[in-house]
Amino acid sequence: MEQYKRSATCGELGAHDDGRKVTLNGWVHRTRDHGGVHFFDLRDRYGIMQIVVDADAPGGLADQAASLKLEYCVAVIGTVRMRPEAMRNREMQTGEIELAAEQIVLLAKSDTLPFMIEDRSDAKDELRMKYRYLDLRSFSMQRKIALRHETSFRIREFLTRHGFLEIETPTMIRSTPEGARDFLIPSRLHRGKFYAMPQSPQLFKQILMVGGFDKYFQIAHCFRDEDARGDRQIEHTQIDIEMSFVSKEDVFETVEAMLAHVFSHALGVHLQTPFKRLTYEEAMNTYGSDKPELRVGLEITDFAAIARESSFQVFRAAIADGGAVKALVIPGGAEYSRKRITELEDVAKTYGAKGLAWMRVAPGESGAVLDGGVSKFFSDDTAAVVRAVGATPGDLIVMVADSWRIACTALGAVRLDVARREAMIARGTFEFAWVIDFPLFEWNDDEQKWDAAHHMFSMPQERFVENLESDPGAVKGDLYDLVCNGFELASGSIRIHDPELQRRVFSIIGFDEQEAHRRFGFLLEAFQYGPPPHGGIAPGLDRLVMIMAEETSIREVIAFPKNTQGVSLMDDSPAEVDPGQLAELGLKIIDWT
RNA sequence: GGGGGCGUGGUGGAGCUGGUUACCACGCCGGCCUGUCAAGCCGGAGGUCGCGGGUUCGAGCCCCGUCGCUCCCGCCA
Repeated sequence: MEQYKRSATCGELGAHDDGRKVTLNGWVHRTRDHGGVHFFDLRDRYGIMQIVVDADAPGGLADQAASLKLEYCVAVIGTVRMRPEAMRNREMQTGEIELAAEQIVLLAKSDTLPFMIEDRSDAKDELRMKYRYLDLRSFSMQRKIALRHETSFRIREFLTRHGFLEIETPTMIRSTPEGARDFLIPSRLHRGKFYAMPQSPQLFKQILMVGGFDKYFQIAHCFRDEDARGDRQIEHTQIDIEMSFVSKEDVFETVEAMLAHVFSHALGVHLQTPFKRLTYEEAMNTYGSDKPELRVGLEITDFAAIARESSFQVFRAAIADGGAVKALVIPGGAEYSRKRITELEDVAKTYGAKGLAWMRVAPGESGAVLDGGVSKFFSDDTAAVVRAVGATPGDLIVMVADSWRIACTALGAVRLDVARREAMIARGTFEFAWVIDFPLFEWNDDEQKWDAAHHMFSMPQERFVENLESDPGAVKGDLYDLVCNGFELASGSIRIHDPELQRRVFSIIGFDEQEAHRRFGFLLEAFQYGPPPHGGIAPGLDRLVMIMAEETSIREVIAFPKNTQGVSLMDDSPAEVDPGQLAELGLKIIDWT
């Protein structure tokens, strides 16, 4: 290899290199054989260079060029020269020049490809995953993986400059009761005992605060044994951050400045800070989601006042049951077919809505008139209805009457479906917002008890502390999410550092002290030794890069992702192991079917 | 756990109301070609239509089951 080592890359040469003798290394990207003269494009990470083998090239070079096939790995030695004036390619970075080959060295052959690299039609994901190394050769993947690197580099740069220390925490820990199912690792030396993979470095970063590292971060792998989605893998990467002696404002400022730094350097995009803030209630009421897509202007409105006075029993009953009636105006929706409305109703139903009431707003002699659907129940109050929801003639009003949560989320889903179908979502923009004031507890109907809505170490807001036990459902926590373009990008909280308060929270969620000490006594014990007030946050790196790359699946920004079944198609994991390995661990596979 | 979509030569797609030899593009193989750059032209190979049943004179198409991928609900603090 020594004598064929590259002296330049395929993307860097230009007119100023005219006459320069260079060696290039790369892959045969495309070939164009004209019988006499022969062209091929050589590709590496940095670009594409046209190689030309002239008809009068010496010693079998033409034959050699003709034998090159796609994705052969080669070294080419030759002289850079200007292309004839009319033959320059303006679309191409290196389109003014070409390399006149003098020697071609075959470094490695390639089998016929299972799919074309850089084809107009993409191969199916399944195939791309199986041959990930080929998929990764595409400029599109190279760009995204490079963007991911740039992002984590700028994060490290920013946090380091601001006094944060990157500290690693173990990836084999004890199983602790967090939200998700743990991945377990059997211990050979301690048969019958297990390590767990961390769902996040949560407990360790809090202990680092007790350890006096007041500004910590880590780009950490997290593992959760739950069903995957496009924006969710069983294994993902978090930008884990924790700080001592701070309020949530300090966390917000840090993350805003960090993201502004990242976007500026990685994308050349200026982010407007501070980010917008929404309470959880506002987000749900207005957008029907706790991770609102703010690039869409449509807003949900409250229809309770009108529903209560109407003659429509379905609405009156929902209100009487303590539920809600919400409405969404779809501009121009009066033209929707019944089929389309049924589709929207199906969307609402997936979120538990029993139906989707609708009526059209049509132009009338004296202002708007209501038409179709449930309009007959509201025809006396047309003006009030139209004013309440802000509709104009040509619009469609859709409504859901149900529990507050279902009414909001069902219409939130309809809102997104309409926005996507009508192409109302602007590309290339990033709408960030903090969602704050989440409830600390959530009623678990199955078990008839209170659960921690976020996690059990999150601080209740001070004004609720006094009445924590008497009305848990009303307690708001010092919890916050960062959302962007409809994705939850980060989640965090100010933590409880007062053992007494922690005991009260445990008791509300029915976690007795003995159990608490058994599961994570080490944290509670640490809190006996002067724990600093602290809080933090954990942006998801995969989702961040996905949003930056304008992708909709994090698989696109992970070099070696798993599919929705948690299978890595390239190395075919998970896989069976040797009986000997099982025996050493004292494990036996039983028939569980 | 539940629901929707998809599965057709190596790849991406088409295939009408069930009808005779399953179509197109790219790739692959052979030939021609001295300026292309998604090169072009001529020729060729390549398919148990995911799998298993069923309905039918006849199934890529309809029905049932099953497997895989994917999107969504649940789940994921």
